[in-house]
Order: sequence, then C-alpha cells, then structure tokens
Amino acid sequence: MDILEGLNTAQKSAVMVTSGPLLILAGAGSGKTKTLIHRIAYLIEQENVNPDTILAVTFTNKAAKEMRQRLSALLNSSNSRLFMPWMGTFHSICVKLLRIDGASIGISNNFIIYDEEDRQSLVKRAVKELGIDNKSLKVRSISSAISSAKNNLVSPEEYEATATFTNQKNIAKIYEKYERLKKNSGALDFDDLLLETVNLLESKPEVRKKWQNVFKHILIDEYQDTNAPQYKIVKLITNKDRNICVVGDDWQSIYSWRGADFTNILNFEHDFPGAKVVKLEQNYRSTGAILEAANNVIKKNTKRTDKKLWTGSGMGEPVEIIESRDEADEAFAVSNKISSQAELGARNFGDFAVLYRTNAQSYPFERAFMQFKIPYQIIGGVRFYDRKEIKDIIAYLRLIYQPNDAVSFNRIVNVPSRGLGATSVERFLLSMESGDNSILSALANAYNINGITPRAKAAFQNLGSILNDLSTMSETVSPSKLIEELIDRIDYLNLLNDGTSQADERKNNIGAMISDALNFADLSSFLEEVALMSSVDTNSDKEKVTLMTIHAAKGLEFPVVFMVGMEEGVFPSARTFDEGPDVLEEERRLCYVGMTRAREELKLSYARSRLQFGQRSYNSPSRFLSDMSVEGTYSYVNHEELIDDYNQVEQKINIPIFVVGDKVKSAAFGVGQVIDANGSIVSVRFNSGYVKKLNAEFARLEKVI
DNA sequence: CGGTTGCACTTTTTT
DNA sequence: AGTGCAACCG
Repeated sequence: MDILEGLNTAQKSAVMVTSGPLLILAGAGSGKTKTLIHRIAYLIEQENVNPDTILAVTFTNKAAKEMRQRLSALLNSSNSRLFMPWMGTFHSICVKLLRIDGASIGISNNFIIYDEEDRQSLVKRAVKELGIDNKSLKVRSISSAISSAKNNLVSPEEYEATATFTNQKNIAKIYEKYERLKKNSGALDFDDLLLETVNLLESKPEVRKKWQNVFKHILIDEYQDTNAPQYKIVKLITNKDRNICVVGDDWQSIYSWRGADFTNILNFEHDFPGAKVVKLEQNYRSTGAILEAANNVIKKNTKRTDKKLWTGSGMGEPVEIIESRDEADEAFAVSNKISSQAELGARNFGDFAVLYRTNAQSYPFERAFMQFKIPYQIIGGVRFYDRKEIKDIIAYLRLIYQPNDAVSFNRIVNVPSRGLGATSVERFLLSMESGDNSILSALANAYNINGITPRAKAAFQNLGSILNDLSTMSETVSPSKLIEELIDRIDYLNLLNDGTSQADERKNNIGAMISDALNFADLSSFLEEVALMSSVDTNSDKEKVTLMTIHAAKGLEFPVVFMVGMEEGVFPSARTFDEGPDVLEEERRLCYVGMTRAREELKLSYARSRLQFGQRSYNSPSRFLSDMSVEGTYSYVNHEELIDDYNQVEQKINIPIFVVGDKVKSAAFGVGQVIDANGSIVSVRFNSGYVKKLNAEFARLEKVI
C-alpha cells in the first residue's frame, strides 16, 4: 500500500485509526505534517471518503497551501482544487460559514473584516464619542483588553458587570460602543469571525446539524494553540460519529498571549471519552546534539507533559555559542559564517535561517547582509497589505463593497486632499446620525448639511459620485480593473509623487497589488484574501537566507539555524520579568520551538551590549543558554578575533564600487580605465597597455576623478 | 484647513 | 533611532 510506505509504526496507526476521536501527540520534527497528509490521503483513497466531507484546520494560510500541494502530489492528482478537502485557518473557515449562513443571526453576507489597525481606529472614535479623556488609557491597551475579553467569551454587558476600577468601567463603555459602531459599519473583527461562528452554531440547531453533516472527518493541527472560541467551534461541528483528530504538542504552545490555552490538548481525552492516543516521539529532523540541548531547556518547565523525544541519527556537530561585542558585531559574525560556508559551496543561502525574538532585531542583520552581498528575505514584519498606500486603496474598495464602512470612510475622506478637514467631517457624521445611515446616500445629499462651506459640500458630493460610479462599475469589471479605474479617477499616483525616495517603491507596490488582484474574480474574494492574509504567509525564496521571529518559524525547518539576541531582557523578553512564572515558561517553550527548527547546525548568539530604545544596554547572556548547557557540546567563539575580522571587513567594505568606464589608479600598474566589473573583480586597461583582472578588495585600486 | 515642529513613546509575539 | 501625535501658525 503506497500511502503507508515510509511511515513508522506510530505514524501508521495515526493514519489508520480513522473512526472516533484521535489525539496525536507529535513532538517537534516527528513527521507530524507528513502523518496528517497521509491520513487524509488514506481516507480518500482507502476508505473512499469524499474529499468534500473532510475539514483540515491549519494554523496559517501558508500551512494550508503547503498541505494542499503535498496532498495533491501524494494523490498524484492533477493540481485540481476541486477535489480537495476544506483546508484553511479557523478564521478563513469561519468566514466561509458566515458568508453562507450568517444571515440567520443578522450578519449580512457582504460583511467586511477589520484588522488590528481598523479596530484601533474605531476604538479611537468610540473614546471620542463617549468623551472619555483619560491619558492613562491608551488606545492600544483598550483594543487588547477588548480582544482578550472576546477571546474569553466575555460580552460587553458581562465586562461591565465585573468592572470595579474607573478604567475598567470606561473600557466596558468603550467596548459596548465599539461593538455598536462596528455593527453599523457592516464589519466583523478577527475575533468576531470566531465568536459569531460559535454564536451561529450554538443558536441555530438546523445550521449546526447541516455543517455537522458536511464535515464527516475533522483534523485540527496545532491544537495546543487553540483558544476558547476555537475550542467551542471544534466541539460544535463534531457530529455524533466523533471523527475528530487533533494534532499538537504542549511543549510548543507559544500563543497564550492571544488567548490560546494548551490545556485544551491536555483535556482532549476528557472531552472526547474513549479517544485513542498516538504519540510520535521519534525525531527525524535534528541531530542528537541539537535535540539534547533543546530537551535540557524544556526540562526546566514544570507545567508540561512528559515525553521522550529521541533520534536515530548521530550527535552531529556540537551546538555553538557565539559571543559578540554588540548587535553590529553579532550581525557581522553571523554574516561571516554564512558567507564562508556559501563560498565554500558547502551550503546554499537558502539553508540558513536567522531567528529572533522581536521583529525590531532584524535591522543590523539587513545592514550586514547587504554589505556582505548575502541575499536575504524577511518573513513577517510589516505585511504587504499594511503599507499605507495599499491600505488607502483597500479602504476605497471596501467602501465600494460595503457602503457603511465608517473606518474606511474616515481614512479616505480627505485622501487625496479635497479640502475636507476635521470640522467638516464631524458635521457630516453628525448629519448622518440624524438622517441617512448609508455613507453613500449621505454624500449625495451633502448639500443639506448645515454649517459647512459650499466648497466642502461640493467636495463631499464629488467623493460620493466617484464612489457611486465605481460601485456600479464593480458589478461588471474585475477587481484589478476596478483598482486601475480608481487610481485613475482619484489621481492617486500623482499623490505618491511626493519627491521622497520612497515614491517609486510605493508606485511599485500599487502595481504589485494590481497584478495580485488579477487572481481574483470578484471584489468580495479579493477583500477577503487581503484581510486574512498574514505577514508570515508570503512565499519564501529558496535561494535566500530567511530572517524571521521565532513565532513565525513555527512549523518550519532549516539545515542551519542562528538564534540571535540570546540575552536576558531580549530573550526572555524584559516584559516577562514582572509577570508570573507561566509567562516565563512560555518564553522557554518559544526557545524550544526555535532550537528544534534546526536540522544540522544550531548556533546561538548573544551580544554583550545592544542598542535598545535608543539606549545602549548591557545584558547578561540568556538563562536559556545555561539551561541547555551540556559538557563537551559547546564551542565558544572568541569575540576578540571576530572584532579583528570585523575591522578587516570594515576596510574591505570601504573600497569603492567600480563600474565600467571608471578611471582608476593602482600603486603597482599606474593609471587606467575599468573595462569590465563584476562585484569586486574588475578588469582594467592600464595606460601602459596592460589589461589586468584584479580583485579590488586586495589590489588597492583608487578612483581617479 | 493644512502644514510644520517638537515631544513622547516604542519592542513582544499574529489570525 | 524612528514614528506618531498634539499643538501651533500661516
């Protein structure tokens, strides 16, 4: 049987137990994804299960995409998505359910999705409308308080009832107002997608039964990182046959700050009595040295299950600890190692990953990689769709699609500038409260508004007609074409011509969005993709060094991993110091996740000093380094040598870059002209008649002007 | 109304 | 160090 080939005993039984609840406890690198894919293939091919009745929930869109590709390769099917199971994140599956059945709980099918920035913008509005003026209450923290309330299934009324301090009472009021404003805007936020699905499945038995009937086999990946609403959804969509398979590892739970609760996985057998449990404990990814060090770190946690992860392969290279003087030195040390391995031909750039605790740590590496000419890519950080120019266009599109979207209206009402300031916009919104509640019709009737100038009236009406025209157009033209028309109509590219060096990049981004939109048939699906696409979902380039946070690296693996910034106050983060032990345990799990991404070589690096918040701080090496310590497994790199190297390279870097036609002077050969240049290898025709091919790094060439 | 200047704050992690 | 925001002026 093809499908079972290449699986170990535990993996085989995880594939073949196809009825009833199943818990797969999969240690890091134990072939979890492979097992899941084989399990789905087995259901389809061996048990003739209709793919449409299988639901597989992944943690990221990227993971779903990868699973789809690997499954289609295994099934040897032509890459058709038609015969594919339902695959996606909880959020994307919920969107599908709500678009289809949301109407029964009062959610219109053209709802739009608010991201964190949209939420904060609406919170700001709520604070303003309520007249709350309290500087100790920041929009950011209000937003996160609301989000965590929602993730704990606490309604505004319940929040209000338990509020004691003034700040809490204020947050309760803002929470309530925020919910109302959001509803008026025809929008759902990320948390709503889950909550409203719970609400739908709980309150409408016929809808629940319908979906229970659709999903005959359910698989949930990364179950240790499910939160309360997600847990409820799992329970609600599982039918009486209980063909529910969850996969996870409590040692790798790193999202509790987002409401994830790893006791969900610990309680699975209790929630689904009679569940079978399969443990995948053989690690196929990492060397013995890496695994041993990682185990030593996780061992220090008290709240965890016991399991013994083992490998059949040898110890391999010792885990290496690199000490550097400061963050620039650290970036240099990493670049130096990558560069020399790549030059030797021992590794490709794509074999390396640099993992850090926070996105802000990427900067020195970007600089060093540029100097070393190391190709790199950053995964995560600012999403493509979070760029200002992209969000402006998206705001227009959303407003066209959902004419009540107040957040988008606020964003674009004066972009590009139409002479509409805060006062006019306030008066406009005030007039809306008493009359129209559709922004579009209010714009058309703007001449009725009292207290605004004729110029402002005309500007509102003009915006109204732009939106109206495009809205009509959107029914017949593609999203891509619609964006082009929009940009033309509001002369947006001209707005981007602000004389700054980023103008071209911004225009390129707009171009990239237009070509991206070509993949979508209608506005609705394009907006949905834009909202749910996360920053870690971008395709990675196999020829480049990957830079990302440890969180973003979950589920991935690389031959060589550098974990950088291994310092107290960086990792573990300073924020954990005044929190309870649970928070530190999560940091330690995060460390474990990072270490177990490495297949062959793991290098941990710390700097004696680092620029933090614009100040130089001197942090001691991370406690995790001493946790993992095993005699004879480590080699320390002498930082003094590194500094010498660093100075050498600084000199190298200072050599000018030569282009064809440059006049140059060499101490040995005199004056000449560059006739060919490829990096530091330069061909020069000297006035003496000689043509020499020189390495500019060593030849001490000088430019002559 | 819109642009500029100065000050405060930032760094967890992301669907 | 870089960004976002509030206050001020033309």
